[in-house]
Amino acid sequence: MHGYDKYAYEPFAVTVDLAVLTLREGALHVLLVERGQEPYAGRWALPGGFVQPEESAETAARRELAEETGLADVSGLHLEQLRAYSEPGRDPRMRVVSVAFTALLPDPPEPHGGSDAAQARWVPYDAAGPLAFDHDRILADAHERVGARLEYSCLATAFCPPQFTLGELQQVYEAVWGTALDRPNFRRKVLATPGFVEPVPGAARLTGGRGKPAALYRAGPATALHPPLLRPPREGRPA
Amino acid sequence: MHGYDKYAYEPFAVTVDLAVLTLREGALHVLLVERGQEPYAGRWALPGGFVQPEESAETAARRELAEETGLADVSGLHLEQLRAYSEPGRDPRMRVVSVAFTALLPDPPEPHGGSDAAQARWVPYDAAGPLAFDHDRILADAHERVGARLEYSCLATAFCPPQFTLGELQQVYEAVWGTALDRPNFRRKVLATPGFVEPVPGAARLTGGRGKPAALYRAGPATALHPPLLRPPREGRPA
DNA sequence: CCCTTTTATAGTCACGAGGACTATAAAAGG
DNA sequence: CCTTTTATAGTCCTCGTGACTATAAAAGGG
Repeated sequence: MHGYDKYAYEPFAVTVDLAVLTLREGALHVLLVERGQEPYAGRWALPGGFVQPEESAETAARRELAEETGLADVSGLHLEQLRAYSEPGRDPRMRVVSVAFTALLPDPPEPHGGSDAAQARWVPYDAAGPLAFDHDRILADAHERVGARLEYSCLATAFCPPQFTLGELQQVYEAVWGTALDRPNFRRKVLATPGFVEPVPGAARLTGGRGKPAALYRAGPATALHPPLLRPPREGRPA
Repeated sequence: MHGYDKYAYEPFAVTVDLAVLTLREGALHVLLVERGQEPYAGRWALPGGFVQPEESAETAARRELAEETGLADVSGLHLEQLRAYSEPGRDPRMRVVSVAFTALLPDPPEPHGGSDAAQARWVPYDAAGPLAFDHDRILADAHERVGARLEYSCLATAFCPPQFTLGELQQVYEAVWGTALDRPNFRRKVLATPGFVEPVPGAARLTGGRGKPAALYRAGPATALHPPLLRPPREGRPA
């Protein structure tokens, strides 16, 4: 009840953890760092760090993201708070409450070790083995959140470079959801949603390989998707 | 990067704040407490309190919920984490990170002052004036979250007593969304969703007033709503 | 240079969800 | 007994969308 003066309170350490997701060659990848010291020395973990005294968790997350990815401007990147993780014992050394964030990157730069010496790598989502601390759960929660938000928001463009083809946009959905989508239907749906994407007027084209060159689009002003683009329901759903 | 040993870290106080929502006479209400001391003395605030050393934020939230509402068993109540609020200066006295939760109650008991002397009251959502701290924002976020979750989950039954009529269930949607719904269509949709509600076999009925008595239902085993029950889109949406 | 392969784009068909609406049933009140 | 009120049943039509076919425009191979 905010009667601060009447209760003793325990000091906590507050950290941020980042589930930084991207697409590399059509597959979902996550940015991981290797721990150099105990506990969980040698294990992979989500990047993160302490919240400094005069910054918010969002600010700390963006600062850590810049440090870990070596990206110059992280100001335009999609960063969204997931939730806080506060189980006692989630860090064996001290009482740590962590605020987890999900970040979405288009073209993934090779991470360069960051401020501390531990190495950072892009790891395919499915190969992100047992992580340190409770980071497996955080990563799974982030994946689920992103998958859900793809349905109702225009956030898929955050995975794409400034100009992209509809095929690339579709790959985002397929990689995150793990399902194949019908191309003509996907195209119809995306183009029918006003403000989702808008064609680049310069009739530009992008050739990645053999077929007919695809038209280029950029993200539109819309943020929500009405009606939503629902992922195909899983088979064997309990009645 | 969890290099705890290499960084100095500031100790934070960690609290929970609760947006406890319920329906009273068809209107959305929120549980508020009156602050007895500075800062914001005399202002209303969301109930909450410090997280104790050996409990998680969820546990702390449930404990506070029991204390504030005087409810005996809060084990079955819907409690969901909203997010963490960590802006520096959100509490003028110290660095406080708060983990906010949303709780949904069916029959609202009159709150009895709780453990500390400050009074607690159910306040109509629209009349929840300027609150202390950043609680206006937390409350708005909670409202938005609940409104969104009504679309895709079966959570509306958490507002209802163990047995309820479809009219009462519809009132939940109308109160949270602030829109009127067509009764036959709502009924068709709810009954067509397997596992959302199931009829009470004792052909029971409930008479609140004049008309034909309504059949009683109870919550079913389903948790998700596929396809979702979308709220009517707002007028004047930007294209 | 033709023909196949590959990818993008256009279009068709049918079913189902749901918005708008009407009709009937079962209670209370005057 | 008739009106009012609320619950429930059913109808019509439109739109979104899954499944599918067809055409266009490139590269590659003989």
